[in-house]
Amino acid sequence: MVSKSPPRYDATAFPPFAVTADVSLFTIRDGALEVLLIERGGEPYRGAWALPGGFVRPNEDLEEAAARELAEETGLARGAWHLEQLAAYGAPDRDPRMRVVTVAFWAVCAEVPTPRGGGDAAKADLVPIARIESGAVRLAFDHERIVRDSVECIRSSMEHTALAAWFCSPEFTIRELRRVYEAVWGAPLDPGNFQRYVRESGAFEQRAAPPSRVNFVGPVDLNMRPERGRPASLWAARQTEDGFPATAIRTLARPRRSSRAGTPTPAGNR
Amino acid sequence: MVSKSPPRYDATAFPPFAVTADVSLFTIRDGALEVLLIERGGEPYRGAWALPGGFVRPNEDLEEAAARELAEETGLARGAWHLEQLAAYGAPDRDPRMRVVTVAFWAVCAEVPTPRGGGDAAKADLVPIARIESGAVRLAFDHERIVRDSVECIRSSMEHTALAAWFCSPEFTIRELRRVYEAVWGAPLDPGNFQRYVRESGAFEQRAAPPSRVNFVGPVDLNMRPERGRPASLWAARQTEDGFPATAIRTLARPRRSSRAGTPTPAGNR
DNA sequence: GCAAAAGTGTTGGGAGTACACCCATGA
DNA sequence: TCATGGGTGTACTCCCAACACTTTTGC
Repeated sequence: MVSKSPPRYDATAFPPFAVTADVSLFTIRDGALEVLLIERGGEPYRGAWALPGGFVRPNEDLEEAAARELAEETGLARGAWHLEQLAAYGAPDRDPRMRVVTVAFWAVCAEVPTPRGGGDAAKADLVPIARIESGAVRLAFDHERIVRDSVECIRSSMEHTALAAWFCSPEFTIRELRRVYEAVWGAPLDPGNFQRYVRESGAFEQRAAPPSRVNFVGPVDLNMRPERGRPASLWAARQTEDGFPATAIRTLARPRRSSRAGTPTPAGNR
Repeated sequence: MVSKSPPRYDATAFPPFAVTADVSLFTIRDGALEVLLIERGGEPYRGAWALPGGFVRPNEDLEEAAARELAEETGLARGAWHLEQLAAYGAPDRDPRMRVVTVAFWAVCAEVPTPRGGGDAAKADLVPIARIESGAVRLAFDHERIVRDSVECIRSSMEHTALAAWFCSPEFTIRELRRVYEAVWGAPLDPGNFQRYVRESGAFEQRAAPPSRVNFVGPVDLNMRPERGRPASLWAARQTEDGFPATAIRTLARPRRSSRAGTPTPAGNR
């Protein structure tokens, strides 16, 4: 259709922007939802916590840039996480140095290596969401807004997809999966009903039947073995054509206030 | 905390990007969901259809830029539409001229003036979504992808919010509102049940009771008056602190295949 | 009266919730 | 045998799809 090489923009005809890709990487430790943050070494906001991220390179797609930053910061291999775009943030004054448009991503990972002091001398750490939401930890730029938006996006996604499986090892018990929902939603779920949800949703498949001890040989599996009580069977997210998680056939509604052990439902029975 | 003026980036230290804000503006005409497109006058993709949009200005927020482009293109006043960000698109080769990151927005408007040949000689038109989804109309760049993503986002949003009201005049009949859902979801809804949904959802409020003919005096109201049959009462989206639409108290589930007049539900009763 | 659209009543089934109960295991 | 967690059964409630039916208008 076009026979000649396309015309190029006059570089003076448009205002140049810096574009960065920043990532909120979430994981669960000790039943709490945590996000990976970096302590800033330079101005502005020196000493404050910020999201990992950096400039998008000239020949890099946005998601590639986010994945690269994630790999650099955590040392994890590509594919160890689930990464999705959240939104673009581009208020004119959000970075006092210059005009920066940040494309924000959120990611979920089962196990993040304890952040090291690191090559670039920047301190990194996993920070519980509760400490950010309570205001105990202040973030640089508009990163608090970005983290809040990311958390809300994850909470919502877990209602419709099997995203929760990305917080777990490739194989997990139903108990583990339930702990993920409870940590992210901040509300306890009924173990019996949750059992049925996993079995009937169609988004997960059983890997090993209950009375098999052969699965518990690796060091990784120790935490999914209960100290006491009946051993659980192992499950995995059902594969789709492009990898898991699959969309849940049946969705799990987020409890409005607290579904159990607290106040009963307004129109409770019995 | 910071006493001195912040350091500035060395302009050679980051790759400069062009950032644009493009908008998919949707409306409903003759029961069909349509999107506003511009015919490109220059290379590349000369003569192809593209989304309205343009460069973000140095002191402009992303959403401001999108609103400005929308106002310039349609001639409508700010506030005549509902505008939300969709996502950022930034594949390295999406524009052959240079590296462009596009922040895509979608907008919904009750009535778009018939696009004129226009000041910049660019032809604009409202194109039915069906003609894009069927491949009858080809779009420039990755704009087909953007439009598809926007449509899916709108379909989904209408399940949880009162967004549908933005497709209607400030006051509308329940029939009108139902036509919106039917057009966007492509499936008929039961009029009786939909009636209840609007009345009980809490997202809408009644403005005029049924047997009042005084409301039908303006020329605008002719289309909400049925030619035959009992006249309907007028409704409006309930105001929130920052304007409507409010989040629907009760959500309206999107029909899986077709809820009525076609195949009955697999587990249908009676 | 008749057709058409607004609006209400009714009903059966499905889904979710609360909770009782049985099963399997380690100490 | 006891405590603990895995997993199943069950009853009750609420929501909703389907559709019958009444009301109000124009012709």
